[in-house]
Amino acid sequence: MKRSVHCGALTKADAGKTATLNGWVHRKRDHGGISFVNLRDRYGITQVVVDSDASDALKAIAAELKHEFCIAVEGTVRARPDSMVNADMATGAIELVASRIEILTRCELLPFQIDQESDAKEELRLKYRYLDLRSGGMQYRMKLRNDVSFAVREWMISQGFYEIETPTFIKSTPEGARDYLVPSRLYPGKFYALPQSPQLYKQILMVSGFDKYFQIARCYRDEDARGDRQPEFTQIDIEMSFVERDDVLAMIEGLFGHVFKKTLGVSLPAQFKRLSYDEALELYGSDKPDLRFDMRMQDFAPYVEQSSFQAFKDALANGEAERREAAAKGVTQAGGGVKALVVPGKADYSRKQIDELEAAAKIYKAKGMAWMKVAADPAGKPVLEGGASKFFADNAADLISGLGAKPGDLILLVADAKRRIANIALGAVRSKLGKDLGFCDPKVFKFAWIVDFPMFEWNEDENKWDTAHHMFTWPQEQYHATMESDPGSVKGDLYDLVLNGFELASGSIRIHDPDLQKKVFKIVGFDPAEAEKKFGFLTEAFKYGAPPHGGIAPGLDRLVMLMAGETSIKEVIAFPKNSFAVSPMDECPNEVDQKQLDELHLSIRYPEKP
RNA sequence: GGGGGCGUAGCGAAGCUGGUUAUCGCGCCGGCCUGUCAAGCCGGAGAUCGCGGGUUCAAUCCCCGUCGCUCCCGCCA
Repeated sequence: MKRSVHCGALTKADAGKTATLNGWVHRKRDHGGISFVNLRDRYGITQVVVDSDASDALKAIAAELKHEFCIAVEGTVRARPDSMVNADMATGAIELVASRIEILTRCELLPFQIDQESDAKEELRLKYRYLDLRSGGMQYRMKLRNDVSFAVREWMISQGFYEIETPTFIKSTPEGARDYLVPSRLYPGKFYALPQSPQLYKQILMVSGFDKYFQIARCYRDEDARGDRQPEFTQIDIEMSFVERDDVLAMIEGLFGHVFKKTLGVSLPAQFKRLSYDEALELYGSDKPDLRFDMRMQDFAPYVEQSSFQAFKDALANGEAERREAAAKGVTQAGGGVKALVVPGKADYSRKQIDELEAAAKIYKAKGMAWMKVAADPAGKPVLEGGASKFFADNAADLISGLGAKPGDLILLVADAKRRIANIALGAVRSKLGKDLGFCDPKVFKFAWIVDFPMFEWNEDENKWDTAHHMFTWPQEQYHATMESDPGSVKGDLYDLVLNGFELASGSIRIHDPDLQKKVFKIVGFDPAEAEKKFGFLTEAFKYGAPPHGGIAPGLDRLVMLMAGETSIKEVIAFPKNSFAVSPMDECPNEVDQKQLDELHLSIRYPEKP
């Protein structure tokens, strides 16, 4: 009994017609004389009725049905009387009166119930992923992901981009994340690497004249997983020639505008807010701030001098020493910092709640978090009380007005000899407050560009400069002359796209000048011979008329995750790995036969047990 | 490498300061029921309290170890 229609198709207009449905028993309600089966497939759910006047044979089959049996039903479409219409169901105006039911396959007792949102533990959901994927939630998210991918291709191709595939067996290149390696059978001791991204290939495609390239590309990084990170993930990889930064940003704004409109019906602003990296860190304490709420951090240093708070004074004084030391290395963005966050109307926070906020700061290396409450004296004048207020008695009025605080507000303070730590730690507090206070509506989408990232970062462990992004990033023009003498001050032509506190895309304008590339290699201590060996093909390609170019790579998993209102990309990946990079369903990774190892010229050295 | 949390029936949870028969909801099995749509009502089965050891008259509960999962820090150009 092959289906004539799917389970979401029938409407009142079909009343009187015969139809055959195939699907799974979603629910069953047996009333003795009459019974109902909700039959489900990918398209919807249709109510099947076995009427009281049905044959005994039909009733006997209906009685056998259990959850998730795969069945075929033939019957007549009947319009439901008004009182029996189910307005919550897409097909709620009709039902199929069964004349024949065939059990295609039976289903054993389920390990968990298949509902809209399964409440089973993730471990179990992943082990029985084929069942979990039947749930309404997973079905919706897989559809959304499909729709997003389609909308991406639709837009990119309409804008003149070519989708070009690049290899997944590539040469291992230095820096960045650990590579997943594939041993070579034909060349003992040699390996392919799986790409961390198609970076080098897309740049070479620019040299080849494909001036608008994109690819929905699988990427692999052998690093520990997180809610928003999997060992394998998907990027919308994009590269363009003869463009400047703003061309890339505008192109992405167009793409996302189309994707959100087409798939969610959500209109995005034509242009996204822009923040410099320094602003993002100073105002929001993060390079991926959640802008669904404002609550900016403020500089508290001006109020420290007149106060009697020695801990804060020390932080700034030690920070001064830190700054001088950093300046000797060329780093200008160093020194101590004291940052304040005014939380409107939260002077009623309990000690416990404040302690929890402090704990959030401490995760990011803050030594502690001070706090004060703003109250009003009998004359109605704002005053400070509680916590660290006694240290600021002398300049309380000044401080309150300077911070723009009002009676009833809570003031949170973090100080550190490293300004970056003060910023990031208080930023974590801001972020926690946003969640606690219900400012993080998953249906609100606040995009922002973070631009002007530092080009180089000082590597404390190896006592050398590293590139903050990657070695092919174009240093902004105005720094080219001073780049070698003062790497710390150089800004790269780098940009991140941030959405609701997640880094959604990262990109840059690339170096197309071999001489400039050599200078960057030199600054990060990348030996020319080594560079030649690892990237020779790229530098060689660039000798043949490389165009100026740049690109970006939005993460598809994170995008769909945020669009679906989820907080883990596992929810939008059909078969994800768990947090230990294992697939519980098929038990991958697994051991292989000795024969396979022999063919690959491999022997295993197991770690010694402690 | 480090930190927080979790592990009790098929699933999700409760179990106070250690005390006799380990509780609840869903699911499952049986029965009743002619309009439900998370159907309802009655009855029933189902637990090595992750595993190992210790303390104790007595351990799901306390201690040590171990395994698994989860979130986070580090890491992720």
